[in-house]
Amino acid sequence: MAKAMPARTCPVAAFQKMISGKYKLRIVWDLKDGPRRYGEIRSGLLRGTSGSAEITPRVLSRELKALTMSGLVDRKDFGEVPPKVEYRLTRKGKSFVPVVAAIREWGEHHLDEAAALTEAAE
Amino acid sequence: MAKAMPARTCPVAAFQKMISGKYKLRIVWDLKDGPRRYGEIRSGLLRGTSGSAEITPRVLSRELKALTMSGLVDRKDFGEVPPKVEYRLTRKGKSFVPVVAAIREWGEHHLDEAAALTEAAE
DNA sequence: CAGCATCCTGCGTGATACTG
DNA sequence: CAGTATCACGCAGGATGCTG
Repeated sequence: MAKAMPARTCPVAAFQKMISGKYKLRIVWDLKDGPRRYGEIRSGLLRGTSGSAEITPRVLSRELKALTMSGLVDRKDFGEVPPKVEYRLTRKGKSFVPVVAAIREWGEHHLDEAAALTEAAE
Repeated sequence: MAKAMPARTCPVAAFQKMISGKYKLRIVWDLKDGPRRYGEIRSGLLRGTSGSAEITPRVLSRELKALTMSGLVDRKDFGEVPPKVEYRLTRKGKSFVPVVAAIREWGEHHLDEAAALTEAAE
């Protein structure tokens, strides 16, 4: 029996915390197709961006670590030199993919920034 | 110059931008049940929080304004004194509710204890 | 009641340089 | 290749006080 109401942190807040960061969602999305190496993730992220900002290793590293600690992705370090590290979605991470898919789908339909404003006049 | 827009900011990025802020998602969620007044939203938000932090009007006001500009909510100002303002979801906002629902559902299944871990991992 | 104006702070994020 | 270390900055967001 729960305490009437788990007023702690609504799932939404927890979700926001978990995906806080500019790249986390996109990393998860990239990883849905299979394991990827550090550099591949980085390149993939760059491709999607408006071309301006380079993703600094510090940031990417951080996001990856956070995702790992959240239990969404798993880090697999292949022994030694030259360094090779793969990141892949855990079960939890995979279960999260549909949610991201929903977000993406909604975004593609209602969220074109410019087109969005048009419909905003509703 | 039409650049073919290769990736017009991934929907995910746009989504993140749109719901950036601690309360936006929860506001949308609250509003799903119908129009609400400023104070009601505020109270509702307080109930869900860990009890400590009061939501400052500055912040709430800002989130509301942002949501309005995003076209998710509509602001209805009833004439004069005493001030009465209602916020309600637009069509776009309503179409967004299922996404939030998906987030919540996923969160309730995979994220409740994870939230604790996130805190603990600190 | 529903805000706005001002000040202040922590943190997320970018830039740059270095290492195993 | 896959990171870590250091510096710096903008901005979300809390505290307080005031207004129409």
